[in-house]
Amino acid sequence: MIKNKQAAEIFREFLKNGKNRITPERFEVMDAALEIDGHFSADELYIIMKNNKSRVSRATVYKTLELLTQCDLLSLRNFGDNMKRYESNYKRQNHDHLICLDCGRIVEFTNNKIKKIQEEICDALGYEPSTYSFNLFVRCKNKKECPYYHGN
Amino acid sequence: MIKNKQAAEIFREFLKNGKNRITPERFEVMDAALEIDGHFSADELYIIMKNNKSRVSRATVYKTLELLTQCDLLSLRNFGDNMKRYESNYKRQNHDHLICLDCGRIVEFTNNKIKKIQEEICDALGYEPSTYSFNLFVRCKNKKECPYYHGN
DNA sequence: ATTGCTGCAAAACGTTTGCACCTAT
DNA sequence: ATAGGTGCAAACGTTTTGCAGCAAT
Repeated sequence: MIKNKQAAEIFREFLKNGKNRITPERFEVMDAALEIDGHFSADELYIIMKNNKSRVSRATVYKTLELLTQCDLLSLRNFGDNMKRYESNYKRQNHDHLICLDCGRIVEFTNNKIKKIQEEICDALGYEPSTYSFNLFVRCKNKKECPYYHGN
Repeated sequence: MIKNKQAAEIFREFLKNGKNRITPERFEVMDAALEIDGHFSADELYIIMKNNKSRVSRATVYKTLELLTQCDLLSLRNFGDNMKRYESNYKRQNHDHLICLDCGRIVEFTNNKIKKIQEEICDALGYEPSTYSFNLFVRCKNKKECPYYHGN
């Protein structure tokens, strides 16, 4: 039934420790979320599940995504539109995002210097590091050749 | 009438070049926005202006903030809630933000390595740099001593 | 038996839009 | 004269909430 048993173990442990209940709906959302390759919004996931004949409600999807973020199975992203996006952390390398303002493409990249800077600054200011977000907003170098370019 | 004449000159030039009209409402929004010390949302600015007996409408405030961002008098920020925040660029040093998840404080910092990383990555991936956002989410080191700590 | 969770619909929230009137050009 | 801006209220899209019934503990 549950596709991702290893993640389920993490989630189950987290739920127990916070006296949250272990429900089938929550694991259904977890499996569906971890199956997606890339970023997705809560509503997108809800629609995908709906199309796959799931009967889990929108409210449950939203609430479960927050739980999955709390236990670090998902990351919360924000690309400047007013929309929360999630992304699986599970078995994936950390990465940041480049968002093209011309064509809308989102490209992932990794850079190991950023984590170091994070630690430096937290140290200097006296805080405990938690997460960070680093988004580069860019423009196409050659708009005429970009297949995604949409003006503006 | 207009408090910030230097900024007004920049704004006026920008408006002309884009065949946008020079209206008193736009300069009223500009002045109010540049007067704020720190981050603000469009609605916050609207309320502030309302309280100061301004008759500029919410729609105009929203639209003008976008124009002010386009001509770089303001920066658009995103702190992970679904809310656009603006911040004056005018006569201010570039900086990034640290957001404490425990107590909610937002601390500004500057780090000159980040701009270099931005350029490196854009170069490597073949894009033109535009802007970036770098937010550190952190936790209080000593929650018991933090005057802003609010649990969770 | 008792909490907490679910689904539903309604409300909330920040933001955008349509429209009739107005104003800068 | 006319293209573009304004204010208002209504619509929008995403997210949250209230509540009655249900299910995990």
